[in-house]
Amino acid sequence: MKDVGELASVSPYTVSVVLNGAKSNTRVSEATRERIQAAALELGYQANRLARALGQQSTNIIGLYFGYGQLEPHDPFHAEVLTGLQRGCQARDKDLMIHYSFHRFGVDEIFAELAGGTIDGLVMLAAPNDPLVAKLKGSRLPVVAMTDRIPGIPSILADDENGSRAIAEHLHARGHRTVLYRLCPGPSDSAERRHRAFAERAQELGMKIIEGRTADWKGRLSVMEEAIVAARHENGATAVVCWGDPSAHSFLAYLKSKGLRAPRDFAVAGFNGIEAPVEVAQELTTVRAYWSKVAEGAVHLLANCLEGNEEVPDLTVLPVELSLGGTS
Amino acid sequence: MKDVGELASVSPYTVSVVLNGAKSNTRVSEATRERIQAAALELGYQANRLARALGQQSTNIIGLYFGYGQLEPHDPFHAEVLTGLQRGCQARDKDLMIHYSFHRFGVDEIFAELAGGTIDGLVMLAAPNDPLVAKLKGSRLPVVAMTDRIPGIPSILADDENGSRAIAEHLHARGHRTVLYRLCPGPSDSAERRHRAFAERAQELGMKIIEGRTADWKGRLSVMEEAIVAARHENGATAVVCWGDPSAHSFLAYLKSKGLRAPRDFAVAGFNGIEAPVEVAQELTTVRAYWSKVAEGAVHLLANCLEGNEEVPDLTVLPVELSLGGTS
DNA sequence: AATACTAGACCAAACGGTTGGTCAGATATG
DNA sequence: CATATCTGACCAACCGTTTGGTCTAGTATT
Repeated sequence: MKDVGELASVSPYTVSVVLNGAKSNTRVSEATRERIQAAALELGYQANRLARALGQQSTNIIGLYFGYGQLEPHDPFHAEVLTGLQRGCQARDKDLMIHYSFHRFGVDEIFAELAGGTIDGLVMLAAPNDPLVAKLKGSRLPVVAMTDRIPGIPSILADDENGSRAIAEHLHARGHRTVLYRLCPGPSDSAERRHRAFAERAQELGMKIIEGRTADWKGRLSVMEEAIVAARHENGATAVVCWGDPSAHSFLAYLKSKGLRAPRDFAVAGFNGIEAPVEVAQELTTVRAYWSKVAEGAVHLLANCLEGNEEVPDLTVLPVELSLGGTS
Repeated sequence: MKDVGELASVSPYTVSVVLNGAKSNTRVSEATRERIQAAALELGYQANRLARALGQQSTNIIGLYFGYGQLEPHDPFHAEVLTGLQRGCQARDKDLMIHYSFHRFGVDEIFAELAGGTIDGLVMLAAPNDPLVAKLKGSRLPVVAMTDRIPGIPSILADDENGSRAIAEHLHARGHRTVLYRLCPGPSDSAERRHRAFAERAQELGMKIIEGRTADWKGRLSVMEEAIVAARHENGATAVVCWGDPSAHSFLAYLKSKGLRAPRDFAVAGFNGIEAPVEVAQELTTVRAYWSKVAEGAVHLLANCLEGNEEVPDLTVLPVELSLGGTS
């Protein structure tokens, strides 16, 4: 920058003004401006983002913390979230940074990364009891949560409750009276809300629920679940509700392997509305939660926090939609 | 940091030495060290990574440029690459940064981001004619390429040629003499190498090739391809080779929709070895290219560049493996 | 006792920009 | 003509670290 200034015979300050651009309270003549731009071009000058960020105490970058250890990068949910974040960042003229250093570190190190000034704010996908939550609350870093509600942090969610109720009502209307509900294997605020709402509504409708828990996050069947399926003529289960689409797909695969079919032997419903891969034979009955919209909303929420000129609601809930596939 | 120094009554320099750690040529007494650490803890001090990076002219972060516009985040290839990069970074104690700002920008802006000092080096997935390549060559930023070979930049690839030859030989051994080769819709060094090697080997074996081009990057059938399939009894095609697994999966789906089956009506082969989703009915005959290994290798290559103590080969080729599924 | 080392700590100059306050000269106003 | 305003550019301080060179006092060597 100094060099550019010399070549154009102006001070580095003027260069800064020209190449930064937007400052309204400062003026530079057209001639000088052009001279500087020419010089910058000639020298192949590239502003140093680190220095700039240090100077203005802001990087214009939003970070993403992905606390769901069970989710791998090729999980479709992950991908939908990314897509939404991208759209949001584009709309608010922010950069998005995903810092895959986390695997190397413990909580303290992760926190150090996040609070180290590299990002202006954080979008958080994590369980409310994630150890990082407490540390972040004590810091000055603006944070918003999505998917799982985190008390004390502005959160944006899909309407899990309504989705679950819709499934319950749909199955009831189709005549199902006994349902296997497949719980997820670990803590998840979102999955719990789905479960609670389903159980409540199903009970109101006079349905009976048998609870099972999947063997893993991919939704494979546990021994207990296999037993329930095998004993379906005794226990009367005719429908299966899964905490998420992946587990529903796993269930469909299991049915197939046993020579069973949906909906003939079991009605199957999932939850997520993740776009299915093109090869999937059967379209799933599920609740579309539009995660990309949620993610996009999260960015807007965070941007509002950063600009500070708008009141940020503590809780935002986005609508979902029951989507009937061929499995129920 | 100044505050910490004051609280522990030492100079900021000493604080830096203590909290940075590794410097061997400097000594600090145990007592002082403890005093400083206590002070840092009390004040909840977090080092500013920006300032640190500015000071040591290195961020220890590796960037990823994903130039294949057609690939969405939930493409399994994308995911495999990420996994490999993570492993590599872990091994070399680097941080990985994926900067999703690119969509907002033109080439110049992307370049500014990359050359702006935020990253120490770049792993590049892009076609050789990507406009960014030229700019990066002119800069001081160390770059390695993967998947596609880029002249003038150290590249690490899967052995596309050998994979294609293996497919040709396999189909020939199974008695196929006329093959539909499905080309990808846009420029790709890797896909071209596959095609060239296949055509060469198939010709040597006396096979006939009919070429088609998929309608899009998801591998859907173009009108021309549909015509070829419809006329299979006239043109004699009994096997289909696809430039990648996604297109092969699409082809399988198309067959199914027409009431046809692999391998009864067509033998089908793909290329990639991307782990198939659990719901996929049929296991594909394909070439496993172990992209995560390639990505991991790319990081090692780049790290060697950065450390500068090792000669970095211009071209590295990793082995692939023919994997026979039920489709051929 | 004089000299040479060493451990422990420090100073000040980078690193590459941003920014509020300042200032000289030109133009407009009274 | 004196004064107020504006324009274009600049200076110097600052952002929060790192780092090479320096300095002091204590210890070891001769």
